[in-house]
Amino acid sequence: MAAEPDTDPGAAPDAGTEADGLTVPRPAGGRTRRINEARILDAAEAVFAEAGYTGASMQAIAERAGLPKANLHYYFGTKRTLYRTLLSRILDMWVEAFDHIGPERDPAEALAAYVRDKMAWSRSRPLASKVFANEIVHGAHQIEPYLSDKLRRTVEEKGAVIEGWIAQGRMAPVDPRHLFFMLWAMTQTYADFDVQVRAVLGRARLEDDDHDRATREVVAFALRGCGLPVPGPEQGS
Amino acid sequence: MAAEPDTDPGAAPDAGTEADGLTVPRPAGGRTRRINEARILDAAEAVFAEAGYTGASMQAIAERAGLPKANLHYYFGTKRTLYRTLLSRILDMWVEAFDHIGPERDPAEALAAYVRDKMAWSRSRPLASKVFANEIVHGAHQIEPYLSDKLRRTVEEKGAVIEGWIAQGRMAPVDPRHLFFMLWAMTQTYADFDVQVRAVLGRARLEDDDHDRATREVVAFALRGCGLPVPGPEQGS
DNA sequence: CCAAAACCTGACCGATCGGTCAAAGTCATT
DNA sequence: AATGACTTTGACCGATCGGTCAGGTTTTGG
Repeated sequence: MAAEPDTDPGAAPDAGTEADGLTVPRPAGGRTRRINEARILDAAEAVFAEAGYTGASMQAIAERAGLPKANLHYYFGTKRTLYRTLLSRILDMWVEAFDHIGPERDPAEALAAYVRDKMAWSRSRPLASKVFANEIVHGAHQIEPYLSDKLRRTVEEKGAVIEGWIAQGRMAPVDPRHLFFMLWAMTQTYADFDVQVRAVLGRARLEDDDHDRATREVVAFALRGCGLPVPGPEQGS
Repeated sequence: MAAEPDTDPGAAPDAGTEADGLTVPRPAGGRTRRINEARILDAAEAVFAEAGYTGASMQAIAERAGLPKANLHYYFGTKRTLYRTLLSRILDMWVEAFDHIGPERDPAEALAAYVRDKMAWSRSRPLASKVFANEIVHGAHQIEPYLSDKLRRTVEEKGAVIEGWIAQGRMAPVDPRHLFFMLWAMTQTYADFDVQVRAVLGRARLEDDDHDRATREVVAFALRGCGLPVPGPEQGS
């Protein structure tokens, strides 16, 4: 159940960078292929989020995608390849939010934008967040190289920006790496642990109002936690 | 895969409260039973944490416990019952930390003690935390009644204490429920997402020093987030 | 010391899993 | 209309899953 040669049948060894250990070589593919792969990946995201890797069956994914099971194997070869392709798609979204952190920006504005972005992502793509969470909780066997290489470097780079702000006395001295751990945890919990959130709040579903409220609470808490001023709800500059 | 009659063979319907929908009726049992059940539960905690509910096989749990598979079924009947018993044991630990929150205490001291307690739990029982996380991420089907009843009430009760502190002007106005969501997320991430933490920090293992550092960061961040003073590292009253 | 209760376990069962494959169907290009 | 690449799919396979059970061994209480 761990490391395997990964012969990768079905999918032809054609294009695709193998830079990190994640991205899977993919044949060029025509129009039909692109459409069906997208349908399968969407279905896989839902089923993997609900049941985890081993709990998700190719049969269940196929039914959700409205295709016969053998069709999934035609496009992705193995369950593992399908899963890794999905993870790759999710990771691309995951790192986008980092763009808000730059040395030229105001710390409060940048961090607030980062938190709002991550909260919006938890709201719009909770299934993707759950797949990601599940992968890491169970050891991140598929994305560990990515975490140790790309993510580590990105956090170092963005962490240097934050340390710059601290050196300039513009925010409280917080270890940037632990700051990111906490921001990730606080924002993603509204996607990954949504059942718990809804149970405690007594809501069958979270409406937009509930989520806006949650976002305001997290932004305010995080800014104060960084020793930054919290902008009032309705008073300008 | 959802609701079933749950005939519960093997285990005799004897004692055990059915107050919430979780605790499983258990026969009185002798000395041997208590010892073996504990061994099985420990093994189950590790295997469920590593592989999730469906990914964990009774065979794997049995091997880890050093017992034949049929023995597990003798004591717990079904995989589901074993899992629910384990969850019940974990939930008991999960709520203990709430004891720190009381109206007679100082807000900063109480919240710091709460965070330290949860961080210590993440350190000492990461496997239990992962089982809990996995259960909630995948819909909390086994413990939803607990979340909506006992946990909801506890959060309301402890939230009232915090609202009291706010009304007295002793801390910033934070929605207590969201405060708990954030505290749970920040502290549990060091157990549930430990792979990510270690990858970003570049540590193969987290030593006590690393965890102490993390605890200080989280405590300071949380106190500031609540508008509370952060005690200096080594200067008394 | 002895019966009854508790405990133990190898062998087995039906169901479901991921994956394979050959044969048929579809499509654009010439 | 013919060709070749791409796509579709039902049927099938070995492995593993959770769970059962008969019959043995060990422990316990009087």
